[in-house]
Amino acid sequence: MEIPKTYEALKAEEKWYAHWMNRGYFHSQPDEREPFTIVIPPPNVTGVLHMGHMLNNTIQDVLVRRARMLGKNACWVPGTDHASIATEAKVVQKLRAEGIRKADLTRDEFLAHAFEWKDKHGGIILEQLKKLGASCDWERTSFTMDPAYSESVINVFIDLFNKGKIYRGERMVNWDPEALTAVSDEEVLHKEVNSKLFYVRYKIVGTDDEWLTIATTRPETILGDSAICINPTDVRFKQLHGKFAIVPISNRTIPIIQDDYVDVEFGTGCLKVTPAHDTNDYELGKRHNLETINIFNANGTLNSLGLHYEGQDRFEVRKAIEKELYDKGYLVKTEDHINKVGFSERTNAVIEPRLSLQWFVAMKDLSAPALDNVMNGNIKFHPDKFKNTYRHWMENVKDWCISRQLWWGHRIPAWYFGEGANDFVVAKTVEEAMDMASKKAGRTISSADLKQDEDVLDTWFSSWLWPISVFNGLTDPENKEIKYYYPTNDLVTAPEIIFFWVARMIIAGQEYMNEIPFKNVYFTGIVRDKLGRKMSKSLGNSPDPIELIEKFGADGVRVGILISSPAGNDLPFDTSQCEQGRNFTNKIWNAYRLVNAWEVKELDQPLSSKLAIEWFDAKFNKELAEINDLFEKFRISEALMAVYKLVWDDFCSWYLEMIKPGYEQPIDAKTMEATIVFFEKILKVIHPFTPFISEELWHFIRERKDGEDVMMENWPTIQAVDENIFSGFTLAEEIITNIRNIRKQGNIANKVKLDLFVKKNKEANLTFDPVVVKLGNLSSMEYVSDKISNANSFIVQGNEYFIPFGETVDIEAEKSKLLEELNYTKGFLKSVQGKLKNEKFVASAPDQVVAIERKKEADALEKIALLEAKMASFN
RNA sequence: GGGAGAUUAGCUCAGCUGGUUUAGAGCACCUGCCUUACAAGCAGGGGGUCACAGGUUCGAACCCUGUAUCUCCCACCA
Repeated sequence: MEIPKTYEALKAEEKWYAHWMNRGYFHSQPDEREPFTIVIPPPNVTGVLHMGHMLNNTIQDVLVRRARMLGKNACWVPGTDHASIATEAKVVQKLRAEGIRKADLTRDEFLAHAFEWKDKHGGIILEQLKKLGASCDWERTSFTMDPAYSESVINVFIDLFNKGKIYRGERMVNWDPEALTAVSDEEVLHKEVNSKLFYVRYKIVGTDDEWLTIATTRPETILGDSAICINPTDVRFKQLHGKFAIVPISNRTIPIIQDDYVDVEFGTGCLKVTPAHDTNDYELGKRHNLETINIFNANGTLNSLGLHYEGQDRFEVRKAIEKELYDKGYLVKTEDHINKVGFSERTNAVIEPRLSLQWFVAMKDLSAPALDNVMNGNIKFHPDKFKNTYRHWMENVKDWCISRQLWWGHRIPAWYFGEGANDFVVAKTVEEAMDMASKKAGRTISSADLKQDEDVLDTWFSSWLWPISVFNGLTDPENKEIKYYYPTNDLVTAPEIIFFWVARMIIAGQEYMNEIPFKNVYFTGIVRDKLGRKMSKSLGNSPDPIELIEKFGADGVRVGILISSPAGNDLPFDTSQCEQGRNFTNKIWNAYRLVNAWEVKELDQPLSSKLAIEWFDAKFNKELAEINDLFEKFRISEALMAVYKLVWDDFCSWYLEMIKPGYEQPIDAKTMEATIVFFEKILKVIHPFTPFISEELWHFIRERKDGEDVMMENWPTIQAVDENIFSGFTLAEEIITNIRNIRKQGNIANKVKLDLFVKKNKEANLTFDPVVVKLGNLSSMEYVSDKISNANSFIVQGNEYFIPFGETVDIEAEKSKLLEELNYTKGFLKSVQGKLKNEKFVASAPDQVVAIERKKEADALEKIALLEAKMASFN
């Protein structure tokens, strides 16, 4: 068959993806086979594919495709996450560009816009995954705000509330003044910032001119001060015990309290306490019954308690108040100071600790079994160093703030019927809420009297149910899908979300399924650029994956991104890796072109071909065992490298060269058939990594019936191997390399046939001599009893090899080469003998080890003798 | 501040229970080849004081101690 000179990746990709889809290969339903399940880490519904997704999803696809070939019922569930903050931010931005302000819209109007946006942009990323070759069961595509999914989320909220594990409380939360919502601890990024430490003096009440000086990084919060705190053991301030101070500018009188929280060493040893605006101060305030003075509005501007600064932004006020303090003589000095400031992961706004009423999940009891299941190995982490990180977090887990002041998401099913702290019920519907509220209040509460909580739930409060809810495990717990597919097998995700998501899925699994959600967690690294920077949109250093696919082919990109990315390690990515991947597909393509061009005839099989077949058969099985082992250990990139070398080095460079007929010569049928069979096995083992080209060639290499696709073939099984073959082959390989070297040094063209003479001094596995003759391009290979003079020579395994080529032998070059080898061998001998002379070594080392050393010694001595004899022959 | 991990060739990484020649791979590099499968290629080659300093051991890249550097995680130090 005529085939194109180069592999046309894009055409093949389109063709085969459509074919696989049409045949329904990606779809799974429960049957008698063993299930293999992966749930995709759902990307943001409005997200666009980036390199991190490429890495993550390529790995999942490799695992799924291999599992499918191993005969398992493979099911990869795709889907998207509503990603409340990120998506809402995008919608707000988009509306703003159209001149619409969120504040001018009703909740329903806004949600209509949001859903419109979602319908338009949602799922782009899933379409992009198809280009990568992802074999997801698209019929199962889920979304965390699908009706049934939402129902699960609400049910879980109600259930946990009824179990007393969800409570409402006033807490200091991380407030994002830009998004106007609370964010979780995990969504706050702490960065070191150069700031100033302001030393401000407060007058002590009842004195004319006595002052105390505090140090603060946030002078604007002075307006919210409720106390000054000193360490009770601090002798410097004994005289202040029980006294009061006057807050600059606002001129309020505040107490001087004592608490050993205060670090005597830091600043001045006097701490100003602002319970409304600092987590620690809040705790201090509670301990000492201090007034909480909130001077900020939700958007980070000052309120009326900010006096003449009302309406101004907190950072502007910081500058202004510095000046005012200075002008009025309160500012003693300022110092440069580096401190950590929290930034919102989503909006990059500086997080403001803010006191507010929020909903929380009590985590302590919930997390205990989830910790156990990782520590005892029921769930395995790859690499397992992440167990430490996990344990540390789980042992120090804090309550989870799950309310978000947003509209896009699952609305909290709490209904208020009065102003009191307890005047609310948690219910699935208004009707239920009316009943419950009426009972609770002891009077009839109508729907008009009820006000549903305005907030939505944290995105992770829905995604922690992902492995359960994609199979409707909560809304329909007895259904056969959840029973069949759950627990899932492998989860592939980034270490950044080990707490956000992985830990919480394990918790939810324990609580609702009483079982772990997955057995293995593979942590990928972060994709970085050549300079080691994280790839990001804002830096513009991330290549567009789709463009890469168009340039190098999906298979090329898959190989490129996997080729050097061990689990848990960051991946410094460069497009040259995709080039390497593309070259790999090209190599396989050309191997096929070679085989395809051969004309088959009924001929005798050359002995060299027979040997080649025996060798490759053994080699394939040996490497397959290795590849399987690497897969079991989740060493995916090493498995790929093993496949890569098997194809390139063993199959192409050695095997095909060994059996290749002469130019325009036919090949014998026996060898051809064996080669096709090998090629098929090769296509199977590369398929998880390079699905498209393997399918394309699978159909080229043999006539196929309907449904005979490599994707659905069985993974090769390992056959027993005769280890003896390898020693024969290794000898041949060494001889051939030496011959090639001599050709190179003597500038002898490959097509010039050479004569090889062998002086056999030792027994050796000579089986592969016919291969030596062929690949060495020898006219003869003859065993002789005497040395051949005036010849190029080399020594392999104690035997001497000669290639007469009188005129071009460069005696001096030959001598220096010999000398070099002699010196090396002598050095080697010395180190071996050093060991053997050591009586303690001989006495303590295992016999086997000593025997090996003795053998090394003997071999080295023998080689030295040969080399010296050769040297002598030159003189 | 606490914790975890890392440091092996120019780059990315293997190196398992300490012993299999004097440490391996891929890429990059150098040299020679456009040899009718493939220059997206072939053949050959160079390159490492295993971060440093001690220690344990007959024997250390591997175990122990310390030092340095890096990465990540956690933590409210004003």
